[in-house]
Amino acid sequence: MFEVFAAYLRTKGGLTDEELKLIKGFTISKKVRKRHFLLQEGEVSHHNCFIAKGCMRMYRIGKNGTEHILRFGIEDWWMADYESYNTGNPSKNNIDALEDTDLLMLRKEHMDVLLKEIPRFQDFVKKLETKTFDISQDRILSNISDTAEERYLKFVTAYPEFNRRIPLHMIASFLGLSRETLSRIRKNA
Amino acid sequence: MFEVFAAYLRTKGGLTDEELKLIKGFTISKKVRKRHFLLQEGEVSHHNCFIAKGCMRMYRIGKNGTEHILRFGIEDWWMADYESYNTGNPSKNNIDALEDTDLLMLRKEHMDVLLKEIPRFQDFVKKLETKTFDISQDRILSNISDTAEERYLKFVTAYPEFNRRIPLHMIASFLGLSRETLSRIRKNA
DNA sequence: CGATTCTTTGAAAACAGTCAATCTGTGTGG
DNA sequence: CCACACAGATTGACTGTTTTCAAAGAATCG
Repeated sequence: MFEVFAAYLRTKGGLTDEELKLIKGFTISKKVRKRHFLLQEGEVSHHNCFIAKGCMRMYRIGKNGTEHILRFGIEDWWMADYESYNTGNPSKNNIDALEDTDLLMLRKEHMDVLLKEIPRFQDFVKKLETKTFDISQDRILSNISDTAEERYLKFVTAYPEFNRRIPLHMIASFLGLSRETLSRIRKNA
Repeated sequence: MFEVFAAYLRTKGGLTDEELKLIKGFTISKKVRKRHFLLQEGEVSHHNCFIAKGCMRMYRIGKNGTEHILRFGIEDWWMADYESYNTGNPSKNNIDALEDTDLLMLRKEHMDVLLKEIPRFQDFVKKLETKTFDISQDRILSNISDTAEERYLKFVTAYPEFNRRIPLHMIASFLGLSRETLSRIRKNA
């Protein structure tokens, strides 16, 4: 299973075989079956998880019990609760699998070592972080400035794969809409 | 003016006098008067700017000409368009001063040198970045899960100073509401 | 003081949420 | 293989919230 991760790091990050060998030494493989949890509220998010195959979501439970989805992840995406991961605080979120999922995980302590040892890896991760931040800024802008329909259309354009694989009611939750509203938007679009 | 910046870095970042001397060598002072721009759409955000005194906002112009405010900054906050700053792409946003503002700025190239040379500074900045990211995650969650009134109340609780110093119609823009709606929310709260 | 910016108010229209019922497809166990 | 349960999607009627438009009232600044 490591080979999927290696291919990704080679192609997207330009890492060498020596560097990959070093990373491999710390990498943990894990399978999470559909509807099973990778992380539950109250636990600490110790690992940064690369998704080799499958689909996950991170969500928070509101006071009336509603699920609010903060992010999705599919192949080639990373998944963790970065707030908990970086601070060591217990997570307020849950992460579970929407499909049977294969992960390659690195403990934060090991990740930190690798980042220090492999400048190329550090640069690559830094770029990912920057991009993740930009995306969240765009999402905020969309939330405060776009109509529900515009928000949905941007979502479909940016993430056609999510739209295909993820149930409507979860996309609605991600966009901050009721499923009924999203269902009607889809009909008129 | 550097002394305000130095005090901040000493207190919040634990930097030593030698380290401060190094930073001082790269620091540029700048004053931006009320209603004047620090950055305009199309320019590259080359500097990371520490606000020693005053108040600024970053906003984007929508297609119908509406201003959508992405962030505010006051004393002890940093201001830049980090998308442009990190990538070198022209900014899609504007930054202007809501009050006469004193800044201490570091060019990205110099900032990168300082981060490499001063591990304590790097750790400190890393923590700030983590926190900034967490805050934007919270804002997204609030946008997709809270009512307009809850969003406003969280804003007031988290940033009482903003609420005091910033005009209502700009807070409305930040929250994604019309000024009329926010005015009515304030009356009933 | 006059001009500009900011805030409030009312009324109508647009929008999204809720509730309840129904429909669809999928998969499981008898 | 069928019956049934279950997760997901849709629809209609109704309610509530937010926007829009228009006007006017404060506050601030030169």
